[in-house]
Amino acid sequence: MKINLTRRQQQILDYLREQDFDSPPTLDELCRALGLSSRGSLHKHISALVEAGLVEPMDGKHRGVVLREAETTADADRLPFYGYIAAGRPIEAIPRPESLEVPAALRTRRPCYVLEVRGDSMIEDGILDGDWVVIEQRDQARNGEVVVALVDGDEATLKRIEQQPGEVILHPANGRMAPLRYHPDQVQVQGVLVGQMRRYH
Amino acid sequence: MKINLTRRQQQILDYLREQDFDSPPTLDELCRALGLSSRGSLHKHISALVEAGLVEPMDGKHRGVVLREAETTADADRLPFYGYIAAGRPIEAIPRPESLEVPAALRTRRPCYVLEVRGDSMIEDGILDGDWVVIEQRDQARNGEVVVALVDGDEATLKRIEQQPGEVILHPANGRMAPLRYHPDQVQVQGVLVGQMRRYH
DNA sequence: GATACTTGTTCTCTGTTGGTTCTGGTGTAA
DNA sequence: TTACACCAGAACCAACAGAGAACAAGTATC
Repeated sequence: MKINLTRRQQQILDYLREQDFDSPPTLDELCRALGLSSRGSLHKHISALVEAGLVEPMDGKHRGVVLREAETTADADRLPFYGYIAAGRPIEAIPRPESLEVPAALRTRRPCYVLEVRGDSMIEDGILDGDWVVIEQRDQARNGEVVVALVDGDEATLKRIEQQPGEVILHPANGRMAPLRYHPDQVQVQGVLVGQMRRYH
Repeated sequence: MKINLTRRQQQILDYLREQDFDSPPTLDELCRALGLSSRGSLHKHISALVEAGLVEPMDGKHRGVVLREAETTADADRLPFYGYIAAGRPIEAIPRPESLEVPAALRTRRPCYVLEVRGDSMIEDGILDGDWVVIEQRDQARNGEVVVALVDGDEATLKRIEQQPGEVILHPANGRMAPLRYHPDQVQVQGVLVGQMRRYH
């Protein structure tokens, strides 16, 4: 996503990935396992991994617990949660993905992720503010599909797409909003809507 | 709901799970089994587990009894699917419930089930034909909640409820449909909407 | 019914563990 | 040189864990 890890950081991350902990290890345990003798040193590496969003932060919480991978690719029923989809913010800017349980029926076999909807632009398609949408990662879409589109490289939005020769039209599903017309070079498809969830409590 | 258990808490929980109690153990018994010598210490851990919803609380009730797993939420990620919710058919008539995977975030701790929506009567609330709705089984509702209501004993419908002295009003979310007014005796609440899911593929 | 015994609950006190922040040192590459 | 990755160790402090005492309410016993 961002930031390149140093050799040692990568090494520690690899160790955490391949290990199968019954309970999350403490810094001391990791030190022993990695042949270090200073918690402080290790802590700096862990902090870097937290910064990179690869390890859960343990703010003060002294949970006898240290790190847990926030990498969610493996788990079948959880998908990374990349934050909000709204005007003015590219998705890739979201720092550390959390994860969200998603039933198999709402996703596809290809890589997917979850966004939380902000705004009312798709309200007539039954997508409301606060809904979670499941997005299949894809850079091509068929006409009529609802897509996550990156406009001019810095504004991500959820709209129904219509691709015509020489222009791309993004249709909101809200009578008070007009379709947006762009040159094909301005619009980059980042994913296609495949599922949606909402909670009422 | 997540909540991180400390090591000791996890350890105690594991012990409770693997043990097969004929009668629920007392704090003293657990202390001996776990090598503690203070009920007070153990009690603090148990309280944490109760807080996390993993153990049944024993509020004051001095039943010579302590804890029992309320393993409800943990892996109950599938809910019974009772069929369609549409006019003209009471829910209890559905013969054989299948089951559907539902993420924990879309359900509650109390018994829930899933229905598939038929019709457009709640379209302005973002509930479309074909959506799955997660219903918490309940026979009472607060005004403003969306409920599964059985009218005259033979017609189940999904509507927003308004209960006034002497009458019950079921509000559709569709400008082309009018609210339905009934005598309280005619309407029986069968559940309350707590979650919703949709697939686009 | 009065008694003693259980059992859950709350409290204080004490010690340990573990995350965090320092300071300083070494080796390496630009 | 400067910059950076890496490590050691010390110190700090809050979270954690346990012991023990005391209390209240249920249960058993006579």
